[in-house]
Amino acid sequence: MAVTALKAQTAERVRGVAATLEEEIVLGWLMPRERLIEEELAERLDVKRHVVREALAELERVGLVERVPNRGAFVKLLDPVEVRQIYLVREALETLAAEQIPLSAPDRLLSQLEKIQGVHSAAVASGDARAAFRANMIFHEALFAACGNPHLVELIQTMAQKVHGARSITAASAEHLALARDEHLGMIEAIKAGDRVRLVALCRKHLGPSRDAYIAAAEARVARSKPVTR
Amino acid sequence: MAVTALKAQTAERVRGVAATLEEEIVLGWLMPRERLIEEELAERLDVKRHVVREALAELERVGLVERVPNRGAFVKLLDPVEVRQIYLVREALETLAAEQIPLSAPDRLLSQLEKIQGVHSAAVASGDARAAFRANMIFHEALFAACGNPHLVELIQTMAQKVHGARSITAASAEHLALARDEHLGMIEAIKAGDRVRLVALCRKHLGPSRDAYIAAAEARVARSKPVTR
DNA sequence: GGCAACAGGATTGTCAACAATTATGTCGAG
DNA sequence: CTCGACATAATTGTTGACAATCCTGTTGCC
Repeated sequence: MAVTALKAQTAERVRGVAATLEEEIVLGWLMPRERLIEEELAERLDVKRHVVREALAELERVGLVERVPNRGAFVKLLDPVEVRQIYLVREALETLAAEQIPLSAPDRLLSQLEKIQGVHSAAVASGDARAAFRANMIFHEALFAACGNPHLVELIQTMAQKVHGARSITAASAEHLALARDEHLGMIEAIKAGDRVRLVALCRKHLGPSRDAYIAAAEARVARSKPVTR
Repeated sequence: MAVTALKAQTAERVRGVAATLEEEIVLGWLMPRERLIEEELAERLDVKRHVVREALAELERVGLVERVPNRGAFVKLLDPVEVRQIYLVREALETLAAEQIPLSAPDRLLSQLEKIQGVHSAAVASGDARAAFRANMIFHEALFAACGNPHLVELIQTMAQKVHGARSITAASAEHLALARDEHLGMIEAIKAGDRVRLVALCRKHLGPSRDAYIAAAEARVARSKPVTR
């Protein structure tokens, strides 16, 4: 994913690397507990080790990777309790935002959302999980940005990132992707209709599947292997 | 846990520097728009430049400083609109947390809060703004941590940090400190009495003064510098 | 007098070598 | 055969030097 500019300063490259790693985690290409070696990533992503280092620090702050001093970084394995807590907060935040999106929304917002959703639907149709993931993120950002409070949007994104590690199940499932697509379309309809109650309800409902799928999978995993890996 | 060890790894030292800078901003020792020079800070805080660099990056992420590539870092000047938005989110988050604090609270929590508040009250009495600030932060962390959702607590702290730059007015005012102290005591009482409504109301009210003081000051400043927009 | 080009200094950004730490493999003693 | 000490390799952490960039004051030209 070559970046556009010939000269990008470190900060931007760090974000790029972090975003790439994030994607690879969401798509299940990097698995939980997998070790992330700085030099290896530096070579693979064609970037200096220092940049990878900072990117890993950022992902640690977000909660996608774990880092222990002198030992390195790993993809974090989320436990169900944590996931539940995070989704609880997400629900509160997204509800708050959805309640502040101005209905009778500007046409600009609607056409923007429809355009983004077009990309998303196409990705879902062609089974391109990566493209679907990207379009999905853009859709939600655009949707919540309409609430007019950038700090709230930032928080929503932060919390969404936190559970990206728990999404490899749904992010690659055609079934789940199709459901997400339909719900997006429903949100657009709700905005069009000026139906706030329905919009908020949809946002809430939208969070459910990926949370439940992960929790179910995690609990099944725990049941399967008795001893706590340490 | 070793005492402030002779060997602390960079990550911890970064946090330390960031915390120090944060304090100096809150206390008004570093003023908005003031330039923060890496080498200078490195020498003053007895730390390598690289550490200062990372600390500044962290404070930028939080929103306390602004950084432009190749030009350096400045203490960010918050505009009133932003401050209002942030406080709106803070109110929502802290309300959510306060609603989840278990009433009939464990004695452990109460005695902990009372102990912390003892330190805070003492600091207020002796006019030690720095100590008061520290105790204040600890008080709120302990209070909200009781909600049982660490991710929510993290968000609350993040949002609190964002407006630290807007708090130099109240952080050094005896009047405001005394008010904060009384409100803290009120919260403890409310928990003791199992009065959730009162607790939530107090948390809400507690946010008001520093927000209003800053907005008033900022708007006065704007009015002064921009003659007559009638 | 004003303005543009230009040096000089100050500050930030990049890098690669070096040091410190931890994991891994080997060997000998019991 | 198992255990533990030791040597070795792999990886992360730290540092200082160097390069790139930007601000400032100055000079020379119109």
